[in-house]
Amino acid sequence: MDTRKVRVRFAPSPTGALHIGGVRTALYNYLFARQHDGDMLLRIEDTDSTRFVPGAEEYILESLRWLGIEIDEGLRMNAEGKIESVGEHGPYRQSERRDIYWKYVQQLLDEHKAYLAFDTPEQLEAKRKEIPNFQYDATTRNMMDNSLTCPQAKERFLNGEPFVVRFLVEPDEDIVVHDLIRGDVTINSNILDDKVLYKSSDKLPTYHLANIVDDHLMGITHVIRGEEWLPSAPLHVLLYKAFGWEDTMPQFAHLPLLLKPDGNGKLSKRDGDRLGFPVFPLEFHNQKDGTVSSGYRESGYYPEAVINFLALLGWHASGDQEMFSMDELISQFSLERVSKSGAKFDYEKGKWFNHQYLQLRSNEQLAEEFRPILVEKIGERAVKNIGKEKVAHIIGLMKERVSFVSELWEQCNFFFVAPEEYDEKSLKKRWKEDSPQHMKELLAVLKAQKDWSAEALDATVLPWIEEKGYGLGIVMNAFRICLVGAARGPHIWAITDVLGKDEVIRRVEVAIKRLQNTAANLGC
RNA sequence: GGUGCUAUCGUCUAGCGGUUAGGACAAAAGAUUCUCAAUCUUUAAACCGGGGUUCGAUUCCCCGUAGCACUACCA
Repeated sequence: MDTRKVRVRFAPSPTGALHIGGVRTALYNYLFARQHDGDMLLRIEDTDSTRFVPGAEEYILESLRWLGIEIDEGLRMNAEGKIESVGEHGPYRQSERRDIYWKYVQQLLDEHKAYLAFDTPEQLEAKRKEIPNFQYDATTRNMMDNSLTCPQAKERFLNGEPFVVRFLVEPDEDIVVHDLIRGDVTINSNILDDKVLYKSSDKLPTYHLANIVDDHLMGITHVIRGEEWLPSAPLHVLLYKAFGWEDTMPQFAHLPLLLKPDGNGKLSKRDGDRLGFPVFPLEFHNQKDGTVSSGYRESGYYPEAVINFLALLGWHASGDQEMFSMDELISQFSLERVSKSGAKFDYEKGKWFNHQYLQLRSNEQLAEEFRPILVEKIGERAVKNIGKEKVAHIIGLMKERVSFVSELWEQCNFFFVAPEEYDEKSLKKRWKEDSPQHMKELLAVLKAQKDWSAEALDATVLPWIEEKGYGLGIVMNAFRICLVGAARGPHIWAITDVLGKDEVIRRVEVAIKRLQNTAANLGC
Protein backbone atom coordinates (compact mmCIF):
# COMPACT_ATOMS: atom_id res chain seq x y z
CA MET A 1 0.00 0.00 0.00
CA ASP A 2 1.36 3.31 -1.09
CA THR A 3 1.12 5.74 1.78
CA ARG A 4 2.82 8.68 0.16
CA LYS A 5 1.07 12.00 -0.13
CA VAL A 6 -0.92 12.19 -3.35
CA ARG A 7 0.95 14.12 -5.99
CA VAL A 8 -0.38 14.48 -9.52
CA ARG A 9 0.82 16.50 -12.44
CA PHE A 10 -0.48 18.15 -15.51
CA ALA A 11 2.29 18.05 -18.09
CA PRO A 12 1.34 19.87 -21.28
CA SER A 13 3.54 20.49 -24.24
CA PRO A 14 3.90 24.11 -25.35
CA THR A 15 3.06 23.41 -28.97
CA GLY A 16 0.07 25.71 -29.22
CA ALA A 17 -3.17 26.56 -27.49
CA LEU A 18 -4.28 24.23 -24.74
CA HIS A 19 -6.92 21.94 -26.18
CA ILE A 20 -10.19 21.60 -24.30
CA GLY A 21 -9.46 17.92 -23.78
CA GLY A 22 -6.24 18.91 -22.10
CA VAL A 23 -8.19 21.27 -19.91
CA ARG A 24 -10.37 18.42 -18.77
CA THR A 25 -7.31 16.31 -18.00
CA ALA A 26 -5.94 19.17 -15.94
CA LEU A 27 -9.29 19.51 -14.18
CA TYR A 28 -9.53 15.85 -13.25
CA ASN A 29 -5.98 15.92 -11.94
CA TYR A 30 -6.81 18.97 -9.91
CA LEU A 31 -10.01 17.51 -8.48
CA PHE A 32 -8.19 14.34 -7.55
CA ALA A 33 -5.35 16.22 -5.89
CA ARG A 34 -7.63 18.49 -3.88
CA GLN A 35 -9.85 15.64 -2.80
CA HIS A 36 -6.91 13.76 -1.38
CA ASP A 37 -5.25 16.82 0.10
CA GLY A 38 -2.46 16.23 -2.34
CA ASP A 39 -0.36 18.39 -4.62
CA MET A 40 -1.11 19.50 -8.14
CA LEU A 41 2.05 20.03 -10.17
CA LEU A 42 2.52 21.63 -13.51
CA ARG A 43 5.46 20.63 -15.65
CA ILE A 44 6.20 21.76 -19.16
CA GLU A 45 7.14 18.95 -21.52
CA ASP A 46 9.15 20.75 -24.14
CA THR A 47 11.51 18.00 -25.20
CA ASP A 48 10.67 18.57 -28.83
CA SER A 49 12.50 21.77 -29.57
CA THR A 50 11.16 21.88 -33.12
CA ARG A 51 7.53 22.09 -32.08
CA PHE A 52 7.85 24.90 -29.58
CA VAL A 53 5.38 27.73 -30.11
CA PRO A 54 6.12 31.08 -28.48
CA GLY A 55 3.49 32.16 -26.01
CA ALA A 56 2.04 28.71 -25.58
CA GLU A 57 3.37 28.29 -22.07
CA GLU A 58 1.91 31.60 -20.94
CA TYR A 59 -1.32 30.66 -22.63
CA ILE A 60 -1.57 27.34 -20.80
CA LEU A 61 -0.88 28.85 -17.43
CA GLU A 62 -3.25 31.73 -18.00
CA SER A 63 -5.99 29.32 -19.06
CA LEU A 64 -5.67 27.33 -15.88
CA ARG A 65 -5.66 30.47 -13.79
CA TRP A 66 -8.81 31.71 -15.51
CA LEU A 67 -10.55 28.41 -14.89
CA GLY A 68 -9.59 28.31 -11.24
CA ILE A 69 -7.37 25.27 -11.52
CA GLU A 70 -4.70 26.08 -8.99
CA ILE A 71 -1.15 24.84 -9.21
CA ASP A 72 0.64 23.94 -5.99
CA GLU A 73 4.02 23.22 -7.44
CA GLY A 74 5.85 23.80 -10.68
CA LEU A 75 5.06 26.57 -13.09
CA ARG A 76 2.07 28.81 -12.57
CA MET A 77 0.83 32.28 -13.31
CA ASN A 78 0.32 34.62 -10.43
CA ALA A 79 -2.37 37.26 -10.08
CA GLU A 80 -0.22 39.80 -11.88
CA GLY A 81 0.11 37.55 -14.89
CA LYS A 82 3.74 36.68 -14.24
CA ILE A 83 5.00 33.14 -14.46
CA GLU A 84 6.55 31.82 -11.30
CA SER A 85 8.19 28.56 -10.39
CA VAL A 86 7.49 27.08 -6.99
CA GLY A 87 8.71 23.88 -5.38
CA GLU A 88 11.77 21.90 -4.51
CA HIS A 89 11.82 19.58 -7.49
CA GLY A 90 12.58 22.06 -10.24
CA PRO A 91 13.33 23.12 -12.78
CA TYR A 92 9.89 22.35 -14.12
CA ARG A 93 10.63 22.79 -17.79
CA GLN A 94 12.13 19.67 -19.29
CA SER A 95 14.34 21.69 -21.59
CA GLU A 96 16.03 23.00 -18.45
CA ARG A 97 16.66 19.52 -17.09
CA ARG A 98 19.06 18.26 -19.76
CA ASP A 99 21.83 17.35 -17.31
CA ILE A 100 19.51 15.35 -15.15
CA TYR A 101 18.36 13.08 -17.97
CA TRP A 102 21.75 12.20 -19.36
CA LYS A 103 22.73 10.63 -16.08
CA TYR A 104 19.80 8.24 -16.28
CA VAL A 105 20.42 7.50 -19.91
CA GLN A 106 23.95 6.50 -18.96
CA GLN A 107 22.67 4.25 -16.23
CA LEU A 108 20.56 2.35 -18.72
CA LEU A 109 23.46 2.22 -21.16
CA ASP A 110 25.84 0.89 -18.49
CA GLU A 111 23.37 -1.78 -17.50
CA HIS A 112 22.87 -2.79 -21.13
CA LYS A 113 19.21 -1.90 -20.95
CA ALA A 114 19.66 0.60 -23.73
CA TYR A 115 22.03 1.03 -26.64
CA LEU A 116 23.33 3.62 -29.07
CA ALA A 117 21.89 3.71 -32.56
CA PHE A 118 23.40 5.53 -35.50
CA ASP A 119 20.80 4.86 -38.15
CA THR A 120 19.95 7.99 -40.06
CA PRO A 121 16.36 8.94 -40.79
CA GLU A 122 17.02 7.98 -44.41
CA GLN A 123 18.26 4.54 -43.47
CA LEU A 124 15.25 3.96 -41.28
CA GLU A 125 12.98 5.11 -44.04
CA ALA A 126 14.65 2.70 -46.44
CA LYS A 127 14.18 -0.16 -44.00
CA ARG A 128 10.52 0.64 -43.62
CA LYS A 129 10.12 0.43 -47.35
CA GLU A 130 12.09 -2.75 -47.60
CA ILE A 131 10.39 -4.62 -44.78
CA PRO A 132 6.60 -4.46 -44.43
CA ASN A 133 5.48 -3.38 -40.97
CA PHE A 134 9.05 -2.74 -39.98
CA GLN A 135 9.60 -2.29 -36.28
CA TYR A 136 12.89 -1.56 -34.55
CA ASP A 137 12.92 -4.43 -32.06
CA ALA A 138 14.47 -7.76 -31.09
CA THR A 139 13.79 -9.18 -34.53
CA THR A 140 15.45 -6.36 -36.42
CA ARG A 141 17.94 -4.60 -34.18
CA ASN A 142 20.71 -6.95 -35.24
CA MET A 143 20.56 -5.77 -38.81
CA MET A 144 20.65 -2.09 -37.91
CA ASP A 145 23.52 0.28 -37.32
CA ASN A 146 23.91 0.38 -33.55
CA SER A 147 26.21 -0.43 -30.67
CA LEU A 148 24.91 -3.99 -30.63
CA THR A 149 26.11 -4.62 -34.15
CA CYS A 150 29.00 -2.20 -34.56
CA PRO A 151 32.24 -2.86 -32.63
CA GLN A 152 33.43 0.71 -33.25
CA ALA A 153 30.35 2.21 -31.62
CA LYS A 154 32.29 3.72 -28.77
CA GLU A 155 34.74 5.46 -31.07
CA ARG A 156 31.93 6.79 -33.21
CA PHE A 157 30.23 8.10 -30.09
CA LEU A 158 33.45 9.75 -28.89
CA ASN A 159 34.02 11.24 -32.32
CA GLY A 160 30.76 13.06 -31.93
CA GLU A 161 28.80 11.19 -34.52
CA PRO A 162 25.04 11.86 -34.16
CA PHE A 163 23.18 9.11 -32.38
CA VAL A 164 20.08 8.22 -30.47
CA VAL A 165 19.73 5.98 -27.47
CA ARG A 166 17.21 3.21 -27.81
CA PHE A 167 15.55 1.24 -25.05
CA LEU A 168 16.25 -2.46 -25.32
CA VAL A 169 12.90 -4.18 -25.04
CA GLU A 170 13.13 -7.87 -24.18
CA PRO A 171 10.80 -9.93 -26.34
CA ASP A 172 7.94 -12.17 -25.23
CA GLU A 173 7.17 -10.61 -21.95
CA ASP A 174 3.63 -9.94 -20.81
CA ILE A 175 3.35 -6.51 -19.26
CA VAL A 176 0.43 -5.67 -17.03
CA VAL A 177 -0.65 -2.08 -16.64
CA HIS A 178 -3.02 -1.62 -13.77
CA ASP A 179 -5.36 1.15 -14.78
CA LEU A 180 -7.59 2.76 -12.17
CA ILE A 181 -10.36 3.26 -14.73
CA ARG A 182 -10.00 0.23 -16.96
CA GLY A 183 -8.58 -2.45 -14.72
CA ASP A 184 -5.64 -4.59 -15.80
CA VAL A 185 -4.45 -4.15 -19.34
CA THR A 186 -2.02 -6.80 -20.51
CA ILE A 187 0.12 -6.54 -23.59
CA ASN A 188 3.07 -8.46 -24.90
CA SER A 189 6.43 -6.75 -25.26
CA ASN A 190 6.73 -8.07 -28.82
CA ILE A 191 4.52 -5.31 -30.09
CA LEU A 192 6.71 -2.66 -28.50
CA ASP A 193 9.60 -1.23 -30.45
CA ASP A 194 12.97 -0.14 -29.09
CA LYS A 195 11.84 3.37 -28.33
CA VAL A 196 14.20 6.27 -28.78
CA LEU A 197 14.92 7.64 -25.33
CA TYR A 198 17.44 10.28 -26.16
CA LYS A 199 18.63 12.18 -29.18
CA SER A 200 22.05 13.75 -29.51
CA SER A 201 20.80 16.30 -32.03
CA ASP A 202 19.34 18.56 -29.33
CA LYS A 203 20.75 16.79 -26.28
CA LEU A 204 17.25 16.11 -25.06
CA PRO A 205 15.43 12.96 -24.08
CA THR A 206 12.18 12.02 -25.76
CA TYR A 207 8.90 12.22 -23.96
CA HIS A 208 9.00 8.68 -22.64
CA LEU A 209 12.29 8.93 -20.80
CA ALA A 210 11.79 12.47 -19.51
CA ASN A 211 8.32 11.63 -18.34
CA ILE A 212 9.40 8.64 -16.27
CA VAL A 213 12.45 10.31 -14.82
CA ASP A 214 10.56 13.44 -13.88
CA ASP A 215 7.55 11.67 -12.45
CA HIS A 216 9.91 9.61 -10.33
CA LEU A 217 12.03 12.53 -9.19
CA MET A 218 8.98 14.66 -8.48
CA GLY A 219 7.33 11.93 -6.43
CA ILE A 220 4.25 11.61 -8.61
CA THR A 221 1.84 9.04 -7.19
CA HIS A 222 -0.89 9.06 -9.83
CA VAL A 223 -0.64 9.62 -13.54
CA ILE A 224 -4.00 10.79 -14.87
CA ARG A 225 -3.85 11.39 -18.59
CA GLY A 226 -5.66 10.90 -21.89
CA GLU A 227 -6.43 7.52 -23.36
CA GLU A 228 -4.05 8.15 -26.24
CA TRP A 229 -1.28 7.27 -23.80
CA LEU A 230 -2.61 3.85 -22.96
CA PRO A 231 -0.67 2.07 -25.72
CA SER A 232 2.61 3.46 -24.44
CA ALA A 233 1.85 2.77 -20.79
CA PRO A 234 3.46 -0.71 -20.96
CA LEU A 235 6.65 0.91 -22.17
CA HIS A 236 6.52 3.24 -19.21
CA VAL A 237 6.07 0.31 -16.86
CA LEU A 238 9.12 -1.32 -18.44
CA LEU A 239 11.11 1.84 -17.90
CA TYR A 240 10.18 2.01 -14.23
CA LYS A 241 11.34 -1.59 -13.94
CA ALA A 242 14.56 -0.89 -15.80
CA PHE A 243 15.41 1.89 -13.40
CA GLY A 244 14.43 -0.21 -10.40
CA TRP A 245 11.67 2.17 -9.40
CA GLU A 246 8.84 -0.32 -9.37
CA ASP A 247 8.04 0.26 -5.71
CA THR A 248 7.15 3.88 -6.25
CA MET A 249 5.73 3.60 -9.71
CA PRO A 250 2.69 5.85 -9.96
CA GLN A 251 -0.75 4.44 -10.51
CA PHE A 252 -2.22 5.03 -13.92
CA ALA A 253 -5.62 6.29 -14.97
CA HIS A 254 -6.34 6.77 -18.64
CA LEU A 255 -9.19 9.14 -19.38
CA PRO A 256 -11.65 8.66 -22.24
CA LEU A 257 -11.19 10.96 -25.18
CA LEU A 258 -13.28 13.95 -26.20
CA LEU A 259 -14.79 13.20 -29.60
CA LYS A 260 -16.19 15.28 -32.44
CA PRO A 261 -19.85 16.27 -31.95
CA ASP A 262 -20.72 14.85 -35.35
CA GLY A 263 -19.18 11.87 -37.06
CA ASN A 264 -16.24 10.15 -35.48
CA GLY A 265 -12.78 10.85 -34.24
CA LYS A 266 -10.97 12.99 -31.74
CA LEU A 267 -12.16 16.53 -31.27
CA SER A 268 -9.82 18.84 -33.10
CA LYS A 269 -9.26 22.51 -33.69
CA ARG A 270 -10.75 22.15 -37.14
CA ASP A 271 -14.05 20.93 -35.69
CA GLY A 272 -14.41 24.14 -33.77
CA ASP A 273 -13.85 26.20 -36.90
CA ARG A 274 -16.17 24.02 -38.91
CA LEU A 275 -19.04 23.87 -36.40
CA GLY A 276 -18.58 27.33 -34.99
CA PHE A 277 -17.60 26.85 -31.38
CA PRO A 278 -14.36 27.24 -29.45
CA VAL A 279 -12.19 24.27 -28.59
CA PHE A 280 -9.80 26.34 -26.54
CA PRO A 281 -10.29 28.05 -23.19
CA LEU A 282 -8.84 31.38 -24.29
CA GLU A 283 -8.40 33.05 -27.62
CA PHE A 284 -4.98 32.20 -28.99
CA HIS A 285 -2.86 34.06 -31.49
CA ASN A 286 -0.38 31.57 -32.82
CA GLN A 287 2.83 33.45 -33.54
CA LYS A 288 4.24 30.54 -35.44
CA ASP A 289 1.58 30.06 -38.09
CA GLY A 290 -0.35 33.29 -37.67
CA THR A 291 -3.68 31.63 -36.94
CA VAL A 292 -6.18 32.91 -34.40
CA SER A 293 -8.30 30.44 -32.45
CA SER A 294 -11.40 31.48 -30.57
CA GLY A 295 -11.71 30.83 -26.88
CA TYR A 296 -14.44 30.24 -24.35
CA ARG A 297 -13.52 33.28 -22.33
CA GLU A 298 -13.80 35.61 -25.30
CA SER A 299 -17.03 33.94 -26.38
CA GLY A 300 -18.59 35.06 -23.14
CA TYR A 301 -18.40 31.90 -21.09
CA TYR A 302 -17.98 31.94 -17.35
CA PRO A 303 -15.15 29.77 -16.12
CA GLU A 304 -17.44 27.96 -13.69
CA ALA A 305 -19.72 27.02 -16.59
CA VAL A 306 -16.82 25.63 -18.59
CA ILE A 307 -15.60 23.68 -15.56
CA ASN A 308 -19.04 22.28 -14.82
CA PHE A 309 -19.62 21.33 -18.43
CA LEU A 310 -16.22 19.70 -18.83
CA ALA A 311 -16.42 17.85 -15.54
CA LEU A 312 -19.54 16.04 -16.71
CA LEU A 313 -18.02 15.04 -20.02
CA GLY A 314 -16.66 11.67 -18.95
CA TRP A 315 -17.53 11.72 -15.30
CA HIS A 316 -20.83 11.45 -13.48
CA ALA A 317 -21.82 11.67 -9.84
CA SER A 318 -24.03 8.98 -8.40
CA GLY A 319 -27.11 11.20 -8.31
CA ASP A 320 -28.92 13.33 -10.84
CA GLN A 321 -27.22 16.59 -9.95
CA GLU A 322 -26.14 18.69 -12.94
CA MET A 323 -24.84 21.87 -11.41
CA PHE A 324 -21.60 21.55 -9.51
CA SER A 325 -19.41 24.16 -7.94
CA MET A 326 -15.68 23.47 -7.90
CA ASP A 327 -15.92 22.52 -4.23
CA GLU A 328 -18.72 20.08 -4.92
CA LEU A 329 -16.71 18.55 -7.73
CA ILE A 330 -13.73 18.18 -5.44
CA SER A 331 -15.70 16.36 -2.80
CA GLN A 332 -17.69 14.17 -5.19
CA PHE A 333 -15.17 13.35 -7.91
CA SER A 334 -13.85 9.84 -8.18
CA LEU A 335 -11.84 8.02 -10.81
CA GLU A 336 -14.07 4.98 -10.38
CA ARG A 337 -16.95 6.98 -11.78
CA VAL A 338 -15.08 8.17 -14.85
CA SER A 339 -16.55 6.50 -17.90
CA LYS A 340 -14.47 4.31 -20.15
CA SER A 341 -15.87 5.34 -23.48
CA GLY A 342 -15.17 8.53 -25.38
CA ALA A 343 -17.57 11.44 -25.06
CA LYS A 344 -18.87 13.40 -28.01
CA PHE A 345 -18.51 17.08 -27.40
CA ASP A 346 -21.99 18.56 -26.94
CA TYR A 347 -21.61 22.27 -27.39
CA GLU A 348 -25.32 22.99 -26.84
CA LYS A 349 -25.09 21.69 -23.32
CA GLY A 350 -22.19 24.02 -22.69
CA LYS A 351 -24.42 26.92 -23.61
CA TRP A 352 -27.10 25.69 -21.27
CA PHE A 353 -24.60 25.63 -18.42
CA ASN A 354 -23.62 29.20 -19.11
CA HIS A 355 -27.28 30.18 -19.11
CA GLN A 356 -27.67 28.60 -15.70
CA TYR A 357 -24.65 30.36 -14.26
CA LEU A 358 -25.73 33.66 -15.74
CA GLN A 359 -29.10 33.38 -13.95
CA LEU A 360 -27.21 32.92 -10.71
CA ARG A 361 -25.55 36.30 -11.05
CA SER A 362 -27.09 39.39 -9.49
CA ASN A 363 -28.49 42.09 -11.73
CA GLU A 364 -25.86 44.47 -10.43
CA GLN A 365 -23.06 42.07 -11.30
CA LEU A 366 -24.45 41.58 -14.78
CA ALA A 367 -24.85 45.34 -15.22
CA GLU A 368 -21.18 45.69 -14.44
CA GLU A 369 -20.28 43.01 -16.98
CA PHE A 370 -22.59 44.55 -19.56
CA ARG A 371 -21.24 48.06 -19.10
CA PRO A 372 -18.41 47.90 -21.68
CA ILE A 373 -20.82 46.75 -24.35
CA LEU A 374 -23.32 49.45 -23.44
CA VAL A 375 -20.63 52.12 -23.52
CA GLU A 376 -19.62 50.98 -26.95
CA LYS A 377 -23.20 51.15 -28.19
CA ILE A 378 -24.50 54.38 -26.68
CA GLY A 379 -21.44 56.14 -25.33
CA GLU A 380 -19.96 56.78 -21.93
CA ARG A 381 -22.09 59.79 -21.14
CA ALA A 382 -25.40 58.17 -21.97
CA VAL A 383 -24.51 55.21 -19.78
CA LYS A 384 -23.73 57.55 -16.90
CA ASN A 385 -27.01 59.38 -17.35
CA ILE A 386 -29.02 56.22 -17.22
CA GLY A 387 -27.43 55.10 -14.01
CA LYS A 388 -26.36 51.73 -12.71
CA GLU A 389 -29.61 50.95 -10.98
CA LYS A 390 -31.69 51.38 -14.05
CA VAL A 391 -29.36 49.22 -16.15
CA ALA A 392 -29.52 46.54 -13.48
CA HIS A 393 -33.30 46.78 -13.47
CA ILE A 394 -33.44 46.36 -17.26
CA ILE A 395 -31.12 43.38 -17.10
CA GLY A 396 -33.29 41.85 -14.42
CA LEU A 397 -36.17 42.06 -16.86
CA MET A 398 -34.29 40.30 -19.64
CA LYS A 399 -31.57 38.09 -18.23
CA GLU A 400 -33.50 34.86 -18.15
CA ARG A 401 -33.72 34.84 -21.93
CA VAL A 402 -30.00 35.06 -22.59
CA SER A 403 -27.10 32.67 -22.17
CA PHE A 404 -24.36 35.26 -22.53
CA VAL A 405 -23.85 38.84 -21.46
CA SER A 406 -23.04 39.58 -25.08
CA GLU A 407 -26.63 38.68 -26.02
CA LEU A 408 -28.02 41.29 -23.68
CA TRP A 409 -27.74 44.18 -26.12
CA GLU A 410 -29.89 42.67 -28.83
CA GLN A 411 -32.48 41.82 -26.20
CA CYS A 412 -32.43 45.16 -24.42
CA ASN A 413 -31.44 47.71 -27.03
CA PHE A 414 -34.89 49.32 -27.25
CA PHE A 415 -34.67 50.33 -23.61
CA PHE A 416 -31.71 52.50 -24.46
CA VAL A 417 -32.41 53.74 -27.98
CA ALA A 418 -35.64 54.44 -29.82
CA PRO A 419 -36.33 52.18 -32.78
CA GLU A 420 -34.76 53.48 -35.97
CA GLU A 421 -36.57 51.04 -38.13
CA TYR A 422 -39.42 48.64 -37.67
CA ASP A 423 -39.10 44.93 -38.15
CA GLU A 424 -40.87 43.99 -41.35
CA LYS A 425 -42.06 40.61 -40.20
CA SER A 426 -43.58 42.06 -37.06
CA LEU A 427 -45.29 44.79 -39.07
CA LYS A 428 -46.76 42.31 -41.45
CA LYS A 429 -48.24 40.32 -38.66
CA ARG A 430 -49.11 42.96 -36.08
CA TRP A 431 -49.50 46.34 -37.76
CA LYS A 432 -53.01 46.54 -39.19
CA GLU A 433 -54.72 49.08 -41.33
CA ASP A 434 -56.43 50.53 -38.26
CA SER A 435 -53.27 50.68 -36.25
CA PRO A 436 -52.35 54.32 -36.97
CA GLN A 437 -55.82 55.37 -35.89
CA HIS A 438 -55.67 53.19 -32.79
CA MET A 439 -52.34 54.67 -31.85
CA LYS A 440 -53.60 58.22 -32.27
CA GLU A 441 -56.43 57.48 -29.90
CA LEU A 442 -54.18 55.64 -27.48
CA LEU A 443 -51.84 58.60 -27.54
CA ALA A 444 -54.60 60.81 -26.25
CA VAL A 445 -55.34 58.36 -23.46
CA LEU A 446 -51.67 58.15 -22.51
CA LYS A 447 -51.22 61.91 -22.53
CA ALA A 448 -54.12 62.26 -20.15
CA GLN A 449 -52.68 59.62 -17.83
CA LYS A 450 -51.43 61.09 -14.57
CA ASP A 451 -50.33 57.96 -12.71
CA TRP A 452 -47.69 56.25 -14.87
CA SER A 453 -47.35 53.07 -12.80
CA ALA A 454 -47.87 49.73 -14.48
CA GLU A 455 -50.98 49.09 -12.39
CA ALA A 456 -52.54 52.43 -13.22
CA LEU A 457 -51.82 52.12 -16.92
CA ASP A 458 -53.27 48.66 -16.92
CA ALA A 459 -56.36 49.92 -15.15
CA THR A 460 -56.80 52.72 -17.68
CA VAL A 461 -55.80 51.26 -21.01
CA LEU A 462 -57.42 47.84 -20.86
CA PRO A 463 -60.92 49.10 -20.05
CA TRP A 464 -60.50 51.77 -22.71
CA ILE A 465 -59.71 49.14 -25.34
CA GLU A 466 -62.69 47.11 -24.28
CA GLU A 467 -64.98 50.10 -24.28
CA LYS A 468 -63.89 50.96 -27.80
CA GLY A 469 -64.48 47.41 -28.89
CA TYR A 470 -60.95 47.03 -30.23
CA GLY A 471 -59.05 43.79 -29.97
CA LEU A 472 -56.66 43.76 -27.05
CA GLY A 473 -53.97 42.00 -29.02
CA ILE A 474 -54.34 44.32 -31.97
CA VAL A 475 -53.84 47.48 -29.96
CA MET A 476 -51.19 46.19 -27.62
CA ASN A 477 -49.08 44.68 -30.36
CA ALA A 478 -49.19 47.83 -32.41
CA PHE A 479 -48.24 49.76 -29.27
CA ARG A 480 -45.37 47.36 -28.71
CA ILE A 481 -44.11 47.92 -32.24
CA CYS A 482 -44.09 51.65 -31.63
CA LEU A 483 -41.94 51.25 -28.54
CA VAL A 484 -39.70 48.34 -29.48
CA GLY A 485 -39.70 48.35 -33.24
CA ALA A 486 -40.64 44.71 -33.31
CA ALA A 487 -42.93 42.13 -31.77
CA ARG A 488 -40.67 41.14 -28.94
CA GLY A 489 -39.66 42.15 -25.44
CA PRO A 490 -41.05 41.84 -21.94
CA HIS A 491 -44.46 42.82 -20.68
CA ILE A 492 -45.49 46.14 -22.15
CA TRP A 493 -45.93 47.93 -18.81
CA ALA A 494 -42.42 46.93 -17.88
CA ILE A 495 -41.30 48.80 -20.98
CA THR A 496 -43.39 51.90 -20.36
CA ASP A 497 -42.17 51.92 -16.81
CA VAL A 498 -38.54 52.05 -17.85
CA LEU A 499 -39.01 54.48 -20.73
CA GLY A 500 -41.19 56.95 -18.87
CA LYS A 501 -44.15 58.93 -20.11
CA ASP A 502 -42.35 61.45 -22.31
CA GLU A 503 -40.32 58.86 -24.18
CA VAL A 504 -43.32 56.59 -24.69
CA ILE A 505 -45.34 59.44 -26.16
CA ARG A 506 -42.44 60.49 -28.35
CA ARG A 507 -41.99 56.96 -29.72
CA VAL A 508 -45.68 56.53 -30.44
CA GLU A 509 -45.79 59.86 -32.24
CA VAL A 510 -42.78 59.00 -34.37
CA ALA A 511 -44.20 55.59 -35.19
CA ILE A 512 -47.57 56.99 -36.23
CA LYS A 513 -45.83 59.38 -38.55
CA ARG A 514 -43.51 56.85 -40.05
CA LEU A 515 -45.92 53.94 -40.26
CA GLN A 516 -48.90 55.95 -41.53
CA ASN A 517 -49.25 54.02 -44.74
CA THR A 518 -47.26 50.96 -43.97
CA ALA A 519 -50.11 48.54 -43.56
CA ALA A 520 -51.51 49.42 -46.96
CA ASN A 521 -48.06 49.09 -48.53
CA LEU A 522 -47.49 45.75 -47.00
CA GLY A 523 -50.85 44.63 -48.25
CA CYS A 524 -52.18 43.72 -44.85
C1' G B 1 -2.07 -4.40 -41.51
C1' G B 2 -0.80 -5.07 -36.10
C1' U B 3 -1.93 -4.08 -30.83
C1' G B 4 -5.06 -2.10 -27.29
C1' C B 5 -9.46 0.32 -25.45
C1' U B 6 -14.69 0.93 -25.83
C1' A B 7 -20.13 -0.17 -26.85
C1' U B 8 -27.64 2.11 -22.81
C1' C B 9 -32.36 7.37 -25.96
C1' G B 10 -29.79 12.08 -31.46
C1' U B 11 -25.99 13.78 -27.26
C1' C B 12 -23.87 13.48 -21.96
C1' U B 13 -25.06 9.63 -18.82
C1' A B 14 -27.66 6.50 -14.27
C1' G B 15 -27.85 1.30 -13.74
C1' C B 16 -23.07 -2.52 -10.59
C1' G B 17 -28.45 -10.32 -12.04
C1' G B 18 -34.89 -9.48 -10.96
C1' U B 19 -36.34 -1.78 -12.53
C1' U B 20 -42.77 0.52 -15.82
C1' A B 21 -34.41 0.95 -17.95
C1' G B 22 -33.90 6.95 -14.44
C1' G B 23 -31.96 12.16 -15.12
C1' A B 24 -29.99 16.27 -18.14
C1' C B 25 -29.16 18.75 -23.13
C1' A B 26 -31.49 18.92 -27.79
C1' A B 27 -36.51 17.86 -30.15
C1' A B 28 -42.00 17.92 -30.19
C1' A B 29 -46.77 19.30 -27.97
C1' G B 30 -49.61 21.95 -24.49
C1' A B 31 -50.25 25.74 -20.68
C1' U B 32 -49.31 30.98 -19.89
C1' U B 33 -49.26 35.90 -22.31
C1' C B 34 -50.36 41.94 -25.67
C1' U B 35 -45.42 39.86 -28.73
C1' C B 36 -40.85 37.21 -28.63
C1' A B 37 -38.44 34.61 -25.33
C1' A B 38 -38.19 32.49 -20.71
C1' U B 39 -40.86 29.36 -17.45
C1' C B 40 -44.00 25.15 -16.17
C1' U B 41 -46.28 20.52 -17.68
C1' U B 42 -46.35 16.59 -20.96
C1' U B 43 -44.64 13.45 -24.99
C1' A B 44 -41.37 10.90 -28.04
C1' A B 45 -36.63 8.64 -27.74
C1' A B 46 -31.92 3.58 -25.98
C1' C B 47 -29.68 -1.62 -23.74
C1' C B 48 -24.98 -3.28 -31.36
C1' G B 49 -25.63 -8.77 -32.98
C1' G B 50 -24.95 -13.99 -31.71
C1' G B 51 -23.75 -17.63 -28.36
C1' G B 52 -23.13 -19.16 -23.43
C1' U B 53 -23.40 -18.96 -17.48
C1' U B 54 -27.91 -18.58 -14.56
C1' C B 55 -34.41 -19.92 -12.27
C1' G B 56 -33.50 -15.03 -14.51
C1' A B 57 -29.32 -11.11 -18.22
C1' U B 58 -28.68 -4.14 -20.12
C1' U B 59 -25.57 -6.05 -16.16
C1' C B 60 -20.94 -11.73 -15.95
C1' C B 61 -17.98 -14.71 -19.93
C1' C B 62 -16.80 -15.76 -25.21
C1' C B 63 -17.21 -14.62 -30.41
C1' G B 64 -18.59 -11.27 -34.07
C1' U B 65 -19.50 -6.28 -35.57
C1' A B 66 -18.66 -1.22 -35.15
C1' G B 67 -16.14 3.08 -33.27
C1' C B 68 -11.81 5.10 -31.35
C1' A B 69 -6.65 5.33 -30.00
C1' C B 70 -1.71 3.96 -30.76
C1' U B 71 1.71 2.09 -34.23
C1' A B 72 7.97 8.80 -35.27
C1' C B 73 14.78 10.85 -33.58
C1' C B 74 5.86 14.23 -31.53
C1' A B 75 3.90 14.78 -27.11
